[in-house]
Amino acid sequence: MKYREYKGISYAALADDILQYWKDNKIFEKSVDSREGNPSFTFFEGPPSANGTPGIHHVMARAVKDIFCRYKTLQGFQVKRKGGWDTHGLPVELQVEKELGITKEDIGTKISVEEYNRKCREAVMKFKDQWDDLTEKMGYWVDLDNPYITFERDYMESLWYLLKQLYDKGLLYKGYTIQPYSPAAGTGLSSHELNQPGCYRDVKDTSITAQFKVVRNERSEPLFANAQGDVFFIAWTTTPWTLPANNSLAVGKNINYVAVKSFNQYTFEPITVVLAKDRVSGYFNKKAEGIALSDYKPGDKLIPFEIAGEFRGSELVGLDYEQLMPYIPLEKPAFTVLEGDFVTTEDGTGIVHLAQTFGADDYRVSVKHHVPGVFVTDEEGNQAPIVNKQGRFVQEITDFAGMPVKNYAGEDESDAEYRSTDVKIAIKLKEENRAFKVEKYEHSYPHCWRTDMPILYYPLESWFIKTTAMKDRLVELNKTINWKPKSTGEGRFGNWLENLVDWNLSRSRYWGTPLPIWRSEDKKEEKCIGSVAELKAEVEKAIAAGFEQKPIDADFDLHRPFVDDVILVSDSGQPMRRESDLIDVWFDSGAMPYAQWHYPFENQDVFKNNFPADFIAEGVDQTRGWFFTLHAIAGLLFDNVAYKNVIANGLVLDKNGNKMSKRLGNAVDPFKTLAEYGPDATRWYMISNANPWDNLKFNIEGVQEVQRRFFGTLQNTYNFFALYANLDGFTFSEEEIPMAERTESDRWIISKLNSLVVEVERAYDEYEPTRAARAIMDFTTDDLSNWYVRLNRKRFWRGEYNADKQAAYQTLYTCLLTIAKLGSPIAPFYMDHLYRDLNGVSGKEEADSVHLGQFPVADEGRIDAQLEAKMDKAQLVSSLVHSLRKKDMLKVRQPLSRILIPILNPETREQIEAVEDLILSEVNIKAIEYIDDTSGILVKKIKPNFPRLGKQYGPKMKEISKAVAQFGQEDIAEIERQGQKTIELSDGQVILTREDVDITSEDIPGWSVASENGLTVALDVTLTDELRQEGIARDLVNRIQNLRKDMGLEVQDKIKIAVERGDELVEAALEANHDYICAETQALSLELQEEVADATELEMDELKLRVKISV
RNA sequence: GGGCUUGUAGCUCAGGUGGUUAGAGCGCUACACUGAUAAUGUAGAGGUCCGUGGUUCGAGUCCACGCAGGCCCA
Repeated sequence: MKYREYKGISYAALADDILQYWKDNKIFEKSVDSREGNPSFTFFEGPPSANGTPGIHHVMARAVKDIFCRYKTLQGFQVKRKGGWDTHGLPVELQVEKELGITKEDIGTKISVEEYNRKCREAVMKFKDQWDDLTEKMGYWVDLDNPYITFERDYMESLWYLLKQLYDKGLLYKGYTIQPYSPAAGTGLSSHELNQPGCYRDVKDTSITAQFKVVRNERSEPLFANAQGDVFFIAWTTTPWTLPANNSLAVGKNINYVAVKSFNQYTFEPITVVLAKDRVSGYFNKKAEGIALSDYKPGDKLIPFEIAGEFRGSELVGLDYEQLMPYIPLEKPAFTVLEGDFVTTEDGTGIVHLAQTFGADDYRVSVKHHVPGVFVTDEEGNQAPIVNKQGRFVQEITDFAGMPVKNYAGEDESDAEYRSTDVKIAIKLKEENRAFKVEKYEHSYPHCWRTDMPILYYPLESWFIKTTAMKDRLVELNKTINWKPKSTGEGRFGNWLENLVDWNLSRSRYWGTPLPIWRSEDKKEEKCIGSVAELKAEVEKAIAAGFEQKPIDADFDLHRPFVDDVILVSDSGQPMRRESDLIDVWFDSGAMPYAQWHYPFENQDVFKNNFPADFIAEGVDQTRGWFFTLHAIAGLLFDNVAYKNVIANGLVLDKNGNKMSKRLGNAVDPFKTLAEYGPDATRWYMISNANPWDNLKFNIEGVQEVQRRFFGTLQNTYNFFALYANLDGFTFSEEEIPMAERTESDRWIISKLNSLVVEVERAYDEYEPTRAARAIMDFTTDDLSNWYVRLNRKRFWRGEYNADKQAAYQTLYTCLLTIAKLGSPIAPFYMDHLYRDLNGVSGKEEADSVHLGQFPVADEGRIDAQLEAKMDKAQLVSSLVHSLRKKDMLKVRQPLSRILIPILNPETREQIEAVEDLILSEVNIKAIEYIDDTSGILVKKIKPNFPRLGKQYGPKMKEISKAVAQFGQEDIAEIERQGQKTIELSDGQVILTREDVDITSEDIPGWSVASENGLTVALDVTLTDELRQEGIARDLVNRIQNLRKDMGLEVQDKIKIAVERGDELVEAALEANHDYICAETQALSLELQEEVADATELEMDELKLRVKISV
């Protein structure tokens, strides 16, 4: 049996073949099944949504997932990977609406909810085929035959179960949150909707800086010292309509404030106002500086002002003020000054007006300080804000009752009589001496994408999961998770947990999992349904009570509108209707550990064995998405983490670092890339180029480079092996040659190989695939190909098939096979191909695929650090000699007599001596001479040992370093001889020992030398006749080899050589090196003739030679 | 505005715990090699280590403040 030999190789075609092989032989299935009974390694697939097409970044994300699943499989774990599809949510709805040319308003009129949801269900799998195709082609092994699908009834039933668990624990509640709300459309808006183009618009609004009158008491007394008139806090708002809802003010505790005596520009009354010191220039005209307060006359344009006092924000906290627009009285601690971390002095006054009901920050701070908000009681007896859902003031706001806070009534704004409600409020405040400044202000404000009307931030009822109740536990659990990179876990995710707010579950939509909560009309009774069976039972009760006609079907769909039609009966006999909300789709995906197995209704054992996950990986944008929802549900309901290790990978950008987008046309087509370069080079490039968590600038040239440099080199090395192994019939059938009987370079590459196994295993274990890939790559190109193979080429093609040759074959075979195993998680196709090409002949392993075998185990006994150090020296010396040859224009083919190496310690000499032969043949030199001190010709260099001396002498280093730099050869000799030397510093003596300095030899007078890393080499460039002849012989061999090749001769063909007499030197060279030439060129004879017919004229530097070779 | 993150050669990236000549690959230039050959080797040029301060005898590395890019969130 022969190793396959390749002329050209198409990596993409190769991958196709391997893919077919995997399919035909069910290799993936076997890789899982064959580990039955072994410990499991659990991986959770974060479900993609198949309503869009996959991009190149998915190749990246999935390569990361695949690598560790394959790696753990090789280590003997059973790694089940259930695929999944995320199917619910707004993007699907929007896509359907776009296709049908409808809007949300048309649902229920132009199209029924049932029909709409059917369209969504169809749309969601629109590109499933493309996804499956990509999965397959890129070699991502995941079970696509039995995926979990979030819209399936079993999946949704598990969600209901989990929701009920939360409900029963008191962790599911209905409350308020401040959300973008469109009164014109009568609906809340998601941030996604708000971010649609055109939603934020520059508008001119009436802004008011209002005066909040300070209550004079003991605490506020300092503000009144030196004041005139009433004292006010002034605060700025661009939404004056929120002022009747003001319930507190906020200041920054480290901001400096001043009290300023001045006059109100509308009423001309003397006043004292408090604002941030940095903002004074924004509110008072500099030109008025120096005008005395007493000179002010009502109506003056320039209003004088005078600083009356300065205060820290912290001194203002806790002071009381009078309600600005007292329509609704409030209990204390309303109308006091609070501290707010969001307060700045960028604009406004450095004092912020808060209205709990109309701002998210406002709400948060108010709740935190237990400040009551401004509410009224509506007809149903519930608390309601002072603006109703139509965007109009309620009756209680008497002066403005019924007025729309923005122009929702569609009044003609160009009418001279038109006054916006904001303006009306401003007028009222002006009249009351409560408006310090009113002006138009242009700013960017969000608008409803459907009605084009400005939105309000408005309190809306929502269902929440009380994640804050378990915050500390969630933080604690997070600390046990191994995050890659660490900073995402500690920073982005950790901070997010520290500042956790309750999880708003409600979505007012159609295509998603309905909230399984039914409520009576008076909202006093409710039931949370946790399973289909429970629903069935409740429906039976409802039938008995006469609210329902018939029991629900066995295949009852849990989606809208079907669940909406179900009326249940409360314990007291009231009808109950379902709360109309759907739940956040993030709950769908965060619940996948349970719902994918239809837990707890089925598969309880499977679940127990596969929770929590050992490993997950998704984009860093999932930090507050999937990573969080997994963590929250697991923490709240199972008091556990959902995953132990997580990689948060970065973005894939285009080669210029810009985000890829289909619109800009810089998106890379994954299918095209895979088809052109194959999956292996693509994956290897992505993994080796940057850590997964760093952004990747995807450059197709990088893929080409990986293909050429890594896969090309590896394949070349294999080809080389295959060529000669086939000639010699090496199939690794004989016993392994003991290491002791192998050559130094064999043992060296085996040592390096085992070091590599250790390094790669550690890298994979630490979820550092980039380190693994780079290590494999470096070993393959530098150590194996560029050093081991290059140095040992002759062993493969010269001489008979003996033990030494076997050793070489075995060594190279082992390296190649091990690379195949180590690299298989990253380049699954190519490495399997390589593995099967090798193992297919040797049959040494039983596995039919590299993915069914075992990960290599390092034999630490074969790691020889000494030997590796020696070889480092050989490479160093060779490189230095090459450098010298280059400098003197002496080509490697010209042998030289000797190199000199100054030796300052015996260890270096031993190391070099051990690899002397390698060096000599590599650089074509006859001998190495070691020069030690006794020669007396070395010029030495001395340098302080900084780390050592620095610790001891610290500040004296500068002086010491100066002193040492001035050492002459004598001084160096002294310290070497006596082991120490005393130097004089300005403030005393310092004794330097031999260890305190580094002594190197960097020069041999009269020689051309090269130095690196403390090693110096000098080259003897004297050319004797003998050397010159040998050089000629080598040149001739080279030319004859070329002729052989040109003639198309096979490696083993024998030839005869005839050379025409001419040059004496050449003749002498041929005679002296006759045997050498014949051996190298497989020549049976080498003859000098007076005249050679049909000869080829060879040019060798300045020589010309007529030669003929014949078979 | 906040949190996190990145910034080192033309490009892509390495640079434990601070230590005096800052590295690799690609690209470029030159040379060499020629039975691994549509390969390979060697050398050279190329650096304001984002900036400014600070700590230190000594900073690419530590600290502070900025600048620029990115992500997430307001």
